[in-house]
Amino acid sequence: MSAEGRLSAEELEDFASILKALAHPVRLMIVEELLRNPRCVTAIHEIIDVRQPNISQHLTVLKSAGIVASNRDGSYQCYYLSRPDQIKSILETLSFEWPEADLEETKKRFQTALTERLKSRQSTDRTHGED
Amino acid sequence: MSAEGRLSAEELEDFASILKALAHPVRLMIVEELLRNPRCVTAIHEIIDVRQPNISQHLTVLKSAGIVASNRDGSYQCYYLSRPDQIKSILETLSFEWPEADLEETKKRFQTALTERLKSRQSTDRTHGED
DNA sequence: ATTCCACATTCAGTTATTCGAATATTCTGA
DNA sequence: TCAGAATATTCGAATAACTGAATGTGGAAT
Repeated sequence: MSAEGRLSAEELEDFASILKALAHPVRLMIVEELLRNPRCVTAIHEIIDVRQPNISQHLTVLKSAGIVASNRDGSYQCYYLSRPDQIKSILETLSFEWPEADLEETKKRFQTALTERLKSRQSTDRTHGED
Repeated sequence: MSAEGRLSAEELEDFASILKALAHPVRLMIVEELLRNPRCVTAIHEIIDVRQPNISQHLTVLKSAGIVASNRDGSYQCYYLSRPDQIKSILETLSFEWPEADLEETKKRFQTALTERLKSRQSTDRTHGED
């Protein structure tokens, strides 16, 4: 849970499909909106300025990745996030820095670490060869 | 930073491209590996069992999304995560549940919330109309 | 210089995404 | 039952992503 053992093939596929479903500006907008409130398609449509069938298509993508779910509410189809906390966490994480900030520092830190490892245990735990 | 104002168009594009870059099983494996240690291409290649040019291609994708960076170390090209903490956080978040667990509960919770909102302020903050 | 090793790039074929347009489907209220 | 609103589906064209094969580049060591 912090040491992180290798992910299984299934997990990799799973994670990838979740990430892929999120990886679209319009779908991110939808998700962001659903984070505030469950919404029906028309409401989303009005907020987002993309044609309704397209919204539906994006919702389908999100739904089959398990990111959203929906239930009928009268003649409306109400969409909501299946796991709002996780989505929120991902968006918050993304919101941090990213833009080439102190990349230089990170670089130096790794460079140093690498050099030291190479010096101390040349062929034991090479960053280069097989482990 | 917790209330989350609307994301700008740029942010949406940015986030989407980061997510898209992560959204591939092989790239996730690479990232997972880099989370442990900086690695050169050959080392990754040996761990991951995908042809070397393909590894390079995936690394290029990750690099242009700003997820990894690299620096030369002798004749090796050493790759490392630009923002390991963020990547780690995303992977950990994904590791939680996802599999159709208590989706029913979430559904009911939202259903209730929705119904109440509809009852109390019919056209003020409709889930359906424009806000 | 030449050779070897690490890595990157290019090309081409295949498959997947994306989106508009048109068309269905489903529910509601008269 | 019919009209109309809400939502979904299907189709086709454009674009993008993915991968293997072949090849290119550049540093290191002899």
